[in-house]
Amino acid sequence: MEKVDKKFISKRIATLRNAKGISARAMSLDLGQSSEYINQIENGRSIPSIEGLINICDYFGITLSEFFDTNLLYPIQYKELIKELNKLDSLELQKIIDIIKLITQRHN
Amino acid sequence: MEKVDKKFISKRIATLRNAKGISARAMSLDLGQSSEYINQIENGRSIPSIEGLINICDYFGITLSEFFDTNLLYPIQYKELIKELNKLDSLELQKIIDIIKLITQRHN
DNA sequence: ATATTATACATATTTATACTATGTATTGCA
DNA sequence: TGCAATACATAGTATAAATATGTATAATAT
Repeated sequence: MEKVDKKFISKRIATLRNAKGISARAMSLDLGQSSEYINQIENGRSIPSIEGLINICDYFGITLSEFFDTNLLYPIQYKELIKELNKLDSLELQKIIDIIKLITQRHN
Repeated sequence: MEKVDKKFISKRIATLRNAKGISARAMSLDLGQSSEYINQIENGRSIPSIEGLINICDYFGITLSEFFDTNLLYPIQYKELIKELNKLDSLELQKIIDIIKLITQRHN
């Protein structure tokens, strides 16, 4: 997993903006910020605050998790399953994992 | 899309710390910060900087993407689980999902 | 050739807040 | 009783988030 640093953040935002096909000036107007600050961020001379990054992610229609997700963490089809698993406490979850391990043993 | 706000960040960190079974004081010493500041963050009176949050995520052994992923409340266990699930064929996977749904029914 | 548009960077300033320090209060526990 | 842990209030400092301005350059377009 790639380490998230200043460079990652700046490149990610520049990529998102270019993909949207919008100028830094237009983006800055939409966000109510100076275009120079957008420039500073995209060139790694400033790091936005978390609240600032939330606004930026909202602007691009992605979550913070997606912003920082370099790889695909888990297959999309497991999302509903994970939603169910969130209802379990950690002890129950561990039992589920143990059950599945019993099933998958023969697959090795 | 769930909104990530100050409250999410504070609760997430408190949950991670409690899961690790460590005091705010001990955590603050490990991170080289004041315990009062940890308290402020966990009670929503302060928001860490992105660099500060990177340190916190490193401390708990998770990525920023995992930190903000509302579907992954127990990232470590889920990673293990998904690794096992990938060994199953679709029929077996469906049976597992049915079992989990039976268990989670009473949680509603 | 020259406006215009977009990016880039330097420098300087303002403003906000991340983070610390200290004191007090409460709870649970040995 | 005393300690360990959390919680909050207040006040302060130091850092950096964010702005402002000016200059430079390259790419279009006029």
